[in-house]
Amino acid sequence: MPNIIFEEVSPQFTFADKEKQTLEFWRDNNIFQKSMEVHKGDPPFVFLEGPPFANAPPGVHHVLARVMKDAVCRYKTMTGHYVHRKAGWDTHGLPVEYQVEKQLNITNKAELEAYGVQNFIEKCKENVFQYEQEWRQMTERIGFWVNLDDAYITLSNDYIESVWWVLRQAWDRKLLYQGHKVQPYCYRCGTTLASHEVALGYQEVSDPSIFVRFRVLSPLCGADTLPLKNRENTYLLVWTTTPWTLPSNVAVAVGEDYDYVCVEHNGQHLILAKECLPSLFGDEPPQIVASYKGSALRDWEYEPLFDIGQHPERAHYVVTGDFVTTTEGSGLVHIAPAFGQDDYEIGKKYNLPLVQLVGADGRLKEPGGREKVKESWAGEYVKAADPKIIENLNQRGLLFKATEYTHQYPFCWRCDTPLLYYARESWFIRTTAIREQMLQHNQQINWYPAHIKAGRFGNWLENNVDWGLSRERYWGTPLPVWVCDSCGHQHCVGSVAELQELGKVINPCKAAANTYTDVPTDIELHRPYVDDVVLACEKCSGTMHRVLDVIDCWFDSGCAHTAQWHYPFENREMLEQAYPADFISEAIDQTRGWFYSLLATGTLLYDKPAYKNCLCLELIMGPDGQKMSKSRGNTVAPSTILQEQGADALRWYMFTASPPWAPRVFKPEGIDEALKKFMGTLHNVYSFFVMYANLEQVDVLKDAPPVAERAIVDKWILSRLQMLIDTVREEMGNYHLTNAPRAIEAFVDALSNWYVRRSRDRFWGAKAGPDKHAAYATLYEVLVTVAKLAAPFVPFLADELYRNLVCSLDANAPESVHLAEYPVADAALIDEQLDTDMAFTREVISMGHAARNRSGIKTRQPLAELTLGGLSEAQQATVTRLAALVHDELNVKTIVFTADMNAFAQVTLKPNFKVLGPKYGKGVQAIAKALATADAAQLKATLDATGSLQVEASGETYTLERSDIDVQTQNREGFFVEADAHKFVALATALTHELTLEGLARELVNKIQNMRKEAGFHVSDRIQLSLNSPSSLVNEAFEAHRDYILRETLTTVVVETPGEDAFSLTQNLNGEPATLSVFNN
RNA sequence: GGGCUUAUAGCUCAGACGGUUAGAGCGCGCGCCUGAUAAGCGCGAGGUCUCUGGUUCGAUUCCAGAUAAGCCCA
Repeated sequence: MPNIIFEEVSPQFTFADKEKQTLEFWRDNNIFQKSMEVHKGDPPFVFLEGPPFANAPPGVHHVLARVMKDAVCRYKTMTGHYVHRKAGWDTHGLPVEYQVEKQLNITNKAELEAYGVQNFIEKCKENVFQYEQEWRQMTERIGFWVNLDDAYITLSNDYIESVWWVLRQAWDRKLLYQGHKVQPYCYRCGTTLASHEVALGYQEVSDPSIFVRFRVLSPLCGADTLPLKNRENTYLLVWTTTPWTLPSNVAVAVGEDYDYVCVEHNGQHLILAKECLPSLFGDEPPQIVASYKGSALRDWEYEPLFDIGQHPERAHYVVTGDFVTTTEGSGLVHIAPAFGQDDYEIGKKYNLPLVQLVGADGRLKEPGGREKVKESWAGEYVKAADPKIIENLNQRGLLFKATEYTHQYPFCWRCDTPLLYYARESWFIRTTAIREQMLQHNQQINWYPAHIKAGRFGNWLENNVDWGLSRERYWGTPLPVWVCDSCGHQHCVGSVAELQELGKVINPCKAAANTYTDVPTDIELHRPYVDDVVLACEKCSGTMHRVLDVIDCWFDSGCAHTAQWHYPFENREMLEQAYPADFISEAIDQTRGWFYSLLATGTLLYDKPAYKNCLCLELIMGPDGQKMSKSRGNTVAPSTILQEQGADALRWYMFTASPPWAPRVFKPEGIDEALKKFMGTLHNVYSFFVMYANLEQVDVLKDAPPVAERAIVDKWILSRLQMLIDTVREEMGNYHLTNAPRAIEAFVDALSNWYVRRSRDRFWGAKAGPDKHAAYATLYEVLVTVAKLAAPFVPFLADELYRNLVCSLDANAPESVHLAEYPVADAALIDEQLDTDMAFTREVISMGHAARNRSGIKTRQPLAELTLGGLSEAQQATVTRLAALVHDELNVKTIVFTADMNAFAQVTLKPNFKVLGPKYGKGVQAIAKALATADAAQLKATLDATGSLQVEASGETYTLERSDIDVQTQNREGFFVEADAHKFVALATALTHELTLEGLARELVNKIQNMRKEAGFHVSDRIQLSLNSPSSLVNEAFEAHRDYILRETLTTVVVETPGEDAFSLTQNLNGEPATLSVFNN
């Protein structure tokens, strides 16, 4: 028995099983940790993990993000960087609260408070990690190397403390302030809703749609634009669908560039947008008495509809806003800043008073607390007030028209109450103050794909508004602002130490009210614990209580660059090294989420971009092309795939199917394809190598001849390998994680289907010698290099190859491919001419296959001659140089070149448009016509003879050179010919007696080989053979090619009569009968 | 309503500084090759390169508009 050089590769395996063994190997030998340690002194590459939520099971889109991150980190590691990989968990926020509420059957804040905030918070903590195990398993199983045991967790005290510190920086720079924000609000639940909740509750409803007359007081415009005779009788015609906001009206908005008209109607002058005339007056438009641009109406004052109380700001005049439309209503929009985002913005812009005559309970209030004008709707819920307000307007003659309006309106998804867009007191970060810096920093970020920079993200930054930070909720980082009960003084606490220094804890026991204890060092910074801390006011003798809000959880994760290190309380040096991050990658929806929050906090703190490279991933659609969702039932569970096809196949599919920034349809069949096409092929080449290397006992390290002395196919594949290395490095440098593995896949295909296929007999059966050694050395080098190249993408398979191929021979080699160095191309081995030549020759061979196929003569049958036409001299030289490949592959004895195109193919002449276009412009089309109608064969003869052509076209004579003409060929029927645009191959199909015999010999070999296989012989088993045929041809062929047949089939003895245990079959050999028997020696 | 992106074969995707025969894989049909293959090769069927206009000798490619889809925002 020969020594086993490499571990035998069993043909019975599944990739998924092998991966589990590799996982064990990694775990047992701490390969992940080592992959960081070996690069400890190398330049760092900073990866920042976007923290996922572990309160839902991971889906395929999470796998996508994780494998992308992993490939980049592995690549950077192998190219000599220290890549620290800290995991993270996002834990705060409304999604958690809602899950817990659902679980506890809590439907509003009052019930929650009754249940107890403390109990509730404890439930939230449990909820957050309910799927952590699944996440951990998925993460490990897909081979995402990230340190889960040292993860940053946004709910930890350390993390919160860092976030507090960040907020304090904003506070000190006066960037944290209190204002109003219009939010969807449920007055029954007493809470605002997040946008995704709002999206849950849209219903189609019918609301009042009313047009109200606002009496114009004193137009402030010049006399020349004023054909109005009777101003007292002039009204703005204003539209609204929320009558209950009319008591809070403070302005009317028009579109600056719209055309407005004043019409006479029933003795009154009404001002409205010209475009709205038809919808309001139908076929009988009233007479137009004046026209204005919207801008001309600005500042016109009108009589308030209702008393709004005392406000210092100017109110009740016309403003302009770009949100006004004329597709509905009148082109004049009622403005109540407390009840709409547009209204609020315009209120700020024009410094309008914030009149909010609706309470947080959803009931209408009297203005200014004055009781003297008791309106009929006071105390009514908003919708109930509508008819009363309409009736009031009607009685006062101010109602122009009242109809119904059907539209989508959001309702509370929990209690079905219509939501109000309602201005609530809220805390903000003044991001508008750092907008310019953020825009500048964005310029420094490399976005993949690039259009995000100026597109989605840039636009978002351009339109930046202050960050609404506070949430009137429970489960989140508490806003660390304390306010004095008596003087209103505010203070922002920036650390636990400061809290201890300034604060005291109220004794929770009622009996001991007004007694205090010190703030403990380990105080839990969540609500309600932190709510019990009070501070002594430094301005007066009052007591300061914390504002009860928590903050937007996006701010939490947005501080990850800093808070993951518990900076500045610890790890000061880490931050210096790790900011900005080199690389982040998340889904595109994070443009407004994490991508933004990181940039905003990073700009605020350090005035530097928070990350240098950002890979934006797109959504994954279900197999039906629809967005994956549980309700549609088109989700795909990663665990099943990992179980069956394995992680590498899933990863490869993720990388190669389409660029990750294009939305993709997830097709499980695609994973099978990755498995078969790439992994299967690579694995087969690998097992082929191992099998014969063990059989033939070649020492690939010692016996390797220099490349210059190796066969041409060796040089070719090694040249391609170097080009592949360059390509992969370049693509990876550009974060193109699709093109890099696609290039590897193309290479492996060429390796298997050309290099190995054409070299097979060099590996097996050939005599030991330089050529055989060259073949083994070449394939070995290629396989090891490919394993390294592919390691970031298919870390399991790559490691298996590497460990068996490299570690079996070299005890000093790194123990895993992931500890090895990424290949560097050897430019000296690149031979571009050879590459082009090989490509051309393969093209010729491919056409030869087509011609053979057309002839119906099987490839095993040798043919005498292959004729090639249309080749340039250089191309002929190429084919001659690589003729051995053509002979072997097409099984032909000789190759001839012919200049006579006509005999085999149909020739047409076309202008070379690319050359002639710029020369003759319009004339090109005429030349084309002339060439098409002329006798192509004759023209070509002239061209060949004289080197040029005269063509008459539309009255002009054009002289065309050889290079101006494109000679094209087409198949001519009736020959065994294959033609493409410029060349053809033709087969001579006549068989001589010798060829027939040789064909039979090869047929015999083929049949015997198949029988060996069927009989279950090992590849290296020697056999005895018997042949029994009545055909003299078969017998003659056997005798003529006896050596060849015996050698190919490892036959040592030919016997007359087979033994009893022989495996016998009667075969048809090209129509000749023969009985073959094979049996053991 | 706004912004961004996309539109190429039945499906998944390439591609072309603008050049007259637009490719691959999968799937389908037929054939071939094979003692490495969970393979491979060849042939065939399958395309108004979403539509309309513009620029141009020439547009699937560039420009404008439209339509559809996706995401984000309102």
